[in-house]
Amino acid sequence: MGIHERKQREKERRRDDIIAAARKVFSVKGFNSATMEEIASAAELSPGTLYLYFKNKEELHTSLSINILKHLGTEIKQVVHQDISVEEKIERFRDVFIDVYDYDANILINLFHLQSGETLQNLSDEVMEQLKKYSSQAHGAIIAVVKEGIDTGLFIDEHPAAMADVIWGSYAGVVLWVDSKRLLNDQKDFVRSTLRTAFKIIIQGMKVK
Amino acid sequence: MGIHERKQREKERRRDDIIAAARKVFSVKGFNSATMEEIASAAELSPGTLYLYFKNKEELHTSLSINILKHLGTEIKQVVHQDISVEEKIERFRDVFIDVYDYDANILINLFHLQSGETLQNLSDEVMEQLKKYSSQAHGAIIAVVKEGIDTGLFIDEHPAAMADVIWGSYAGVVLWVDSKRLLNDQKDFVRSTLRTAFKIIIQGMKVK
Amino acid sequence: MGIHERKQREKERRRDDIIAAARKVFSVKGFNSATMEEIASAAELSPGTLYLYFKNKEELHTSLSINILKHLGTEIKQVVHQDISVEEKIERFRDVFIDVYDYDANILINLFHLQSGETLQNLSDEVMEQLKKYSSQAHGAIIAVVKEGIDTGLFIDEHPAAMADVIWGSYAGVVLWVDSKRLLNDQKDFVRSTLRTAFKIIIQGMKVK
Amino acid sequence: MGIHERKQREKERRRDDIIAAARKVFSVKGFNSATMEEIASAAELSPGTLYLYFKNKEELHTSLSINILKHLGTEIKQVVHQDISVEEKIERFRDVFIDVYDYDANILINLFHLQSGETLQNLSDEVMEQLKKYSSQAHGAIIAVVKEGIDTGLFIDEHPAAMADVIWGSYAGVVLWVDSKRLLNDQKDFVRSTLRTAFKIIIQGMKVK
DNA sequence: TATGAATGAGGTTTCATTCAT
DNA sequence: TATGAATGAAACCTCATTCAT
Repeated sequence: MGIHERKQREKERRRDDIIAAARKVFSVKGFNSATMEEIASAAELSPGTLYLYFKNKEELHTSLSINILKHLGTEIKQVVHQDISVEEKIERFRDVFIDVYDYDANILINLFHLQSGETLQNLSDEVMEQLKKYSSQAHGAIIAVVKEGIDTGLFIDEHPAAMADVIWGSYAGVVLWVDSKRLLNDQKDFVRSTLRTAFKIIIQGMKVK
Repeated sequence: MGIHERKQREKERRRDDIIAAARKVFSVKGFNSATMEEIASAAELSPGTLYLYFKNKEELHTSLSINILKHLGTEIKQVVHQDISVEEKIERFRDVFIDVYDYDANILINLFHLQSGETLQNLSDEVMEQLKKYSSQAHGAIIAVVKEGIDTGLFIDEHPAAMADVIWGSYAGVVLWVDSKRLLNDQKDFVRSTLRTAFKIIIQGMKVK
Repeated sequence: MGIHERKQREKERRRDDIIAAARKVFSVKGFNSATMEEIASAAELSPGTLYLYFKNKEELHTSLSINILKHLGTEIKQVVHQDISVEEKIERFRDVFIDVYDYDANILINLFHLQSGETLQNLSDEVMEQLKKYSSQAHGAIIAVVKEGIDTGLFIDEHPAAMADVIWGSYAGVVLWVDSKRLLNDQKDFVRSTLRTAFKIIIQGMKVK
Repeated sequence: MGIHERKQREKERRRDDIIAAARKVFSVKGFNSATMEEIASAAELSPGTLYLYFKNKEELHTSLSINILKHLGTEIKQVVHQDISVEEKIERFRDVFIDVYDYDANILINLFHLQSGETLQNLSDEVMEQLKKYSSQAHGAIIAVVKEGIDTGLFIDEHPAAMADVIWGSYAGVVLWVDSKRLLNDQKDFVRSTLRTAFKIIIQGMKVK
């Protein structure tokens, strides 16, 4: 490993440290209430240093989502070629969403929030590209599994992309909805069981009778 | 109509004007980027006047969501006792979500965003109560229809509240997910058709085979 | 009494009501934290009405001080021609200060505060004149008694105005100082006894040995 | 001197610069009319910088008073153990008040104003503690001298704390009173001579005949 | 590369005052 | 004379970002 490469590694590691610190702070405070100083402090760095790794607060925040999206994509893609039934694959998708939710309960809302109005037009093209790339990778993997289901005669012959949207949207929406109710009603731990119910309903609903 | 009553009306109307103006601005800019001055300007009022009707920016913003939630609750409750099949009722729910989406594409994310982390603990108790009230009204109406489905032997015998969560979460999630993709891909108008797919799948999935 | 005169009376009474309400509010909140709306509310009037009786907040506030100063002047002047010893007269002055303090613990600081920097150059000439008039009336009465003391050989032959300043300043200063300590130390009721000590010392100190 | 220490120094110096600038502005405008922007401008800093050194306007203002109180306390304590007569010590106290008055004519009213109603309950505990500490130090020193006078048979056997209050209150009150008249009558420079008269009277009044 | 003090634009909010009724 | 809704100027304060070290 050359010295240049080592430096590159070092830099990536530092970047990840910052992202990890930012995730903690954003999670507790939300995007606007979190300050760069808090994040710097959590990363044991000074505010100025953050700007050596991220163009601005927005891009730091977006990096979180991209990181998660990347992770989500990776996990989802892994499922596609596993030697299990289509039904089980969709069950895995559900578990991936639960894992992500367990990892950070607020990350899904960030994913939605990301490009909705408030969030930026100021994202650099590079970041925007990544966003699209990972997003479509994850989506593509789900579509592939749905197609497999249709091809094997298990699923009804709807537009596969739409069905994938239903899976993704339902999973994410159920997580968010149950989670938001948790905060209102002080109930907990319904997310998992409700997602399981969602899975049952959706898998059943997609099947050819 | 007495003078007092007329003034009361007048005041309510003004409040609604502000809410309407705020909705436009928040929709375009998002909560944090929208300024009270912009909202005042959109309502053709001065900034100070907003504070005669709303305690602060936060409460103005929350009022939007409550308004929608109230509307959503009203529409959803109306469905319950209509003389149509359970299946059609759930179809109506889907349409209500589409209507809300058409009315304001960003409002659903506000509903989620509302009590998630960043959004406030500073909401006055009164506002908080309203939030809970309308939220549980809407949810309750969906549960009632699900129960009807179970009782008539149409639906599988799962926990009705969980099934209602799946409906609400899926509908909202699909809307948000497809909408967020719309912004990324500049595609449009898939929301409706995807929601229809979602309906088919979910209604089918809930049915006893 | 003519109708004009009656109206005049009525107006004065209303003015006094406002002053009374203002005194309560200013006392608790201080000049800047007190709002015209609070004062109006305390006077069971609307904000706009206050401006029919007072040019602005400043002048309303100043009117309080003038009222007190007028009262103080009246009380002090009454002492001058009473058929009691000089010593007793100065004792009466002390009691007048205590009465004023009992009536409103914050009024003395207002009297000092009145024309010090922050308080206005915007006072109307009329108000300014009154201020001077009542102030010098009160001061003049004290001077007269001091002079009487000097003339009768009781007091040392210092500049009478200076001695009167010492009396006034000491009385007021002791009240303020002890009162401000009361707030820091949560002690109470030392004002009276300390003022008595002050009296003893001052009267003794002014006497010819 | 290490680099850390140098930075510490630098920081203190900056703080003092701000306090000095604030004193000028507060002196002319009073607490409420003075704006943070003016103060920043006077200190040749930007508004935001002030908040790096002081939590808010209130605490900046209080720091002035504490600074003076500290100075007052130091000066007064120095007097206690000097090898001069009790009478001269009390004369020194008078001079200290005159010095403070010369340094900033408005500072004494701030000292009174400080904890009276309007001024804050929002002071941080630390600041509050300092206030109490320096205040009681100064007061304690005066008490010590009064006790010395009583013990040596020079002064009458009154409660020493009360006599100290009379000294402090009278000195401060005379300064304030004469100063406030100065503004009304455009006379000047009577403060000193009147305080001298006050001293004569008080010292004479405290003496055993 | 890292720092962190300083910046300063800009936002929310308050409130004395006005004026149409 | 009385009202009170509306005004809008102005203040405090925050915090993303910069830049000299």
